[in-house]
Amino acid sequence: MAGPTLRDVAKRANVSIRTVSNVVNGYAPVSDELRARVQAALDELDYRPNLIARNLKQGRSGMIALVVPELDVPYFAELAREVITAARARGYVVMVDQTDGDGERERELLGRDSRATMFDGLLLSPLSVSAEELRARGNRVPIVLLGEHIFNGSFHHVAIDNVAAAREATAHLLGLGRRRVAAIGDQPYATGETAQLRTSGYRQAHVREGLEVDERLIVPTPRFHRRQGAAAMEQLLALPEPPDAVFCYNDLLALGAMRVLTRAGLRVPDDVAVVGMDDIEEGQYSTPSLTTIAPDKKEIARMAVDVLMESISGAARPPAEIVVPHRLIVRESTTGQVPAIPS
Amino acid sequence: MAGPTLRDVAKRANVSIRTVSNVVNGYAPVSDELRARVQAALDELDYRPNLIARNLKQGRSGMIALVVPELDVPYFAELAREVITAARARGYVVMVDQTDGDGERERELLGRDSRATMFDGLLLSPLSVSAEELRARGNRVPIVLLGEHIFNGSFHHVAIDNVAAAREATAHLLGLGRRRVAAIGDQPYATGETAQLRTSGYRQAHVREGLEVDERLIVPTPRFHRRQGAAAMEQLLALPEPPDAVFCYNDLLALGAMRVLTRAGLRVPDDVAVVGMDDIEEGQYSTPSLTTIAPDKKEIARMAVDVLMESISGAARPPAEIVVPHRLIVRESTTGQVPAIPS
DNA sequence: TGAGGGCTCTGCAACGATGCAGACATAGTG
DNA sequence: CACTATGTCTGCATCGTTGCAGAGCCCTCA
Repeated sequence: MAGPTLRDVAKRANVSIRTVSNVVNGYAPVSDELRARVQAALDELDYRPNLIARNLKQGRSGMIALVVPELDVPYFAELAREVITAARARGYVVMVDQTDGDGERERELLGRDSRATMFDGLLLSPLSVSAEELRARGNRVPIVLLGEHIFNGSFHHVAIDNVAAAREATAHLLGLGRRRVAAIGDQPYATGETAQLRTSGYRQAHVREGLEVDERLIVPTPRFHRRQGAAAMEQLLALPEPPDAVFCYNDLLALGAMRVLTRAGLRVPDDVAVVGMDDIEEGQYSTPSLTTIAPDKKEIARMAVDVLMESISGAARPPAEIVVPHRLIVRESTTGQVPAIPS
Repeated sequence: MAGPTLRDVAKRANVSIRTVSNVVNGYAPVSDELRARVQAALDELDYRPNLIARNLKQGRSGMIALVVPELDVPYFAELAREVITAARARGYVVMVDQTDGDGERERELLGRDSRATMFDGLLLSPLSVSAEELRARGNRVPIVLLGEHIFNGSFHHVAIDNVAAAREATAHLLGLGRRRVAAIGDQPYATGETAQLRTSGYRQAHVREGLEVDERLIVPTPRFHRRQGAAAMEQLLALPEPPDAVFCYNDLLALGAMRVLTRAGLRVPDDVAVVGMDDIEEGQYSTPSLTTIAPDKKEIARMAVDVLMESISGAARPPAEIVVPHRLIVRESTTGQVPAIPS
């Protein structure tokens, strides 16, 4: 079962363990003849270094962990992809874990027996763990937070400007002349910080146009899946005065909402215009294609990994609030314009 | 930087290292008084066990690796989710890596310096590495293959019956009276084994109905993304006699194809019926919703993890070819019937 | 010829944890 | 009271690797 160790190779080649190690790592000078002999032994035994031992000795594992609520939510899958790519470019591999948005699961990570110590750093996209909790557990592993807005600056944090993004999305709808613009996805409670920022942007857009917000048009949802978007849209359609546009706090909500609209025989965008957030690939191919706010995911991943690497190598710079660019991508669901099919 | 070790705690509590270890692990009997003293020291220093050291000593890491082509392909994301869940139930965490379908990247995994040795086992969904190559590298880490059909039985392998699945999908279309059923996704070359199985099922369905296959209706695609589905559909529409139905080798191809159909002013399913494979969540919410072959992903993940665990614990049973159930889920894209929106 | 300097190569200790065997003290037994 | 059984606790060795210091050896040059 267990493979050959440096000791086995050393014995076979009749050299010291240390020399084998040197050959494997290309370290100190080794004569050509000896190198060849050792190499032969390595090949014959098909030696593979035991990385766990190496890690122990070196005090690092070359692994970081990425913790997201749900991996099968496209936004997180796409983000995970970018994180894995960015980490690989820096010689790291990524352990991916999901919490199912379960606070307990998130807290486990911080507990005494968590596997967190196996990793050199943590990228965390928390749903219900608060910054205070995170800080309370004096964690030894460097952490960078993703997405969730954290008010006290205890940790590095990478995200887009949620308020501005939501404002722009809403302004886009108002700019098209829509006057009953709904919002799907508010979360008016402690762990809904991101959602609240978006609601705040939604309100700002109205204020800037001198318009009142009809509170009935703001529909909270406990989660951000298609299902909740569909349910919220049904609720909105049941209003005496239904909306003529909807700003959804992510693309999945928007897709669920569009499904209900289409099913109800309403036309998008003619009867109701729809905007989402995240720019998941699905939105490019939906019918109609989805107008959305596109965060720069590559950049989020790159920055997060960079900052984490810095923390890992001991740079003690103060926690940074890193804002990554975003942009509005206009597609059929608001203007009906047909973009070229990517090919 | 480095946290306190057992030694530090031992010194503080004035006991042996071994005793601290016993307390941490709840091992051998320790008197209440001493336990309390050690516990106090543990708490004061906020001790966290060094899992890398523990792993080295115990010869296992408690980690398995899942290697997929692309994590942002919904099928793989959903599969990854199930694998992570199944592994967690058995006390394992999962390192996720993606190869981008790049053969080199896949082969790296098997090379001398790969990090594979850090894991107790490997779940591999190979695109271009062949079974022979895999076997050639005498790998020391247990491997279970996912999805890709491997002809020689050198490894455990978990998948659905691709031929039967494709046959059923095609038969469904033929059963609706369609007579020009196209197939999108063939890969008539060495690494396209799975695709070829599906093509084979597609042909079988025709043979059983005593129908000829029009070879022009079989459109190969290098990959299985929306983009290729769209391109293939455009090609099919340009035929003198376009198809009245399409069987796509996965849901993404189908969604890309539907997008083109809708854009061309054709109605799905009235003018062209569409079937996919994988049952990704997106297909439930697309317009129209997508008829598809649903593999039992939970079961795939569960079986794969189970078999891997067995191999890890040393059971030397011969490589198994494990077939997981699938079923046809009929939605709007073939019959126009409107299923209830899940709510 | 002998000191000094490179070049190779080696052995020991250590990373932080656990397995094992045994030390010591106390309790139980005839 | 001697002897064994039991219950606690400890120290040493070890997992497989790498850092460090130094041992030989050969060559060069004064």
